[in-house]
Amino acid sequence: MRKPCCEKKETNKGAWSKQEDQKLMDYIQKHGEGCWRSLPEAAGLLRCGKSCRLRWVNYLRPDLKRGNFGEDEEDLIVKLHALLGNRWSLIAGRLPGRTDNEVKNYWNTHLKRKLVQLGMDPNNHRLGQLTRPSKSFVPNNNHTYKAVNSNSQALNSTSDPVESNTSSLPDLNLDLTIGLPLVN
DNA sequence: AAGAGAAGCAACCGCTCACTC
DNA sequence: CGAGTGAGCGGTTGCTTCTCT
Repeated sequence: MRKPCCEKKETNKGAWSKQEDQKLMDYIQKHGEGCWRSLPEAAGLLRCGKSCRLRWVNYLRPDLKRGNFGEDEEDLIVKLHALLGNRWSLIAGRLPGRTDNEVKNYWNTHLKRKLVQLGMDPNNHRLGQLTRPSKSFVPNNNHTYKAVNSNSQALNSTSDPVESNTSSLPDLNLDLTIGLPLVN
């Protein structure tokens, strides 16, 4: 059986208070990110590590760009979604200052509707073709991908969605290779 | 002005993956 | 090699704010 992510200690849930935010920021500024499980106790927070990580990544990080998405960002999200499917973290990785949660929310609330209004299927980015929700790719080992219940296109011919899909989007020339972390 | 419904967004949940022992 | 554990991701929920009647 799987353990719950946090022991059944009394932990706060719901919206974060200013004080909690401050504690989390102070702690991370002093000690850096990492070891989210032990962070709450060390920082004096009654939250689970998962919740702390989410709050930091999606809201408190100093390099976050808040506010409306620009047209260029919208365009990029649409194109990247056509390539990658719902791989929000990968998409967000191409948008400096944006988080996967933010991109996902923006997609679901704005862009999806926009595409529908244009007569496109937001799942496969094709005109007038409605399909079931896509789960085009699942991560395999080491940032490679395998196609699953593909709606379609011969994705299993290659394990790289970018390789396989850029040909259908010739105007898009993005370097989507994912570098391995530097090893000291 | 107030109530209802819609939209937006922050946060939670559960699953998977990667790493360690 | 398999079990255990921590971290990350994507889907979903639910609260808040906005808009319409």
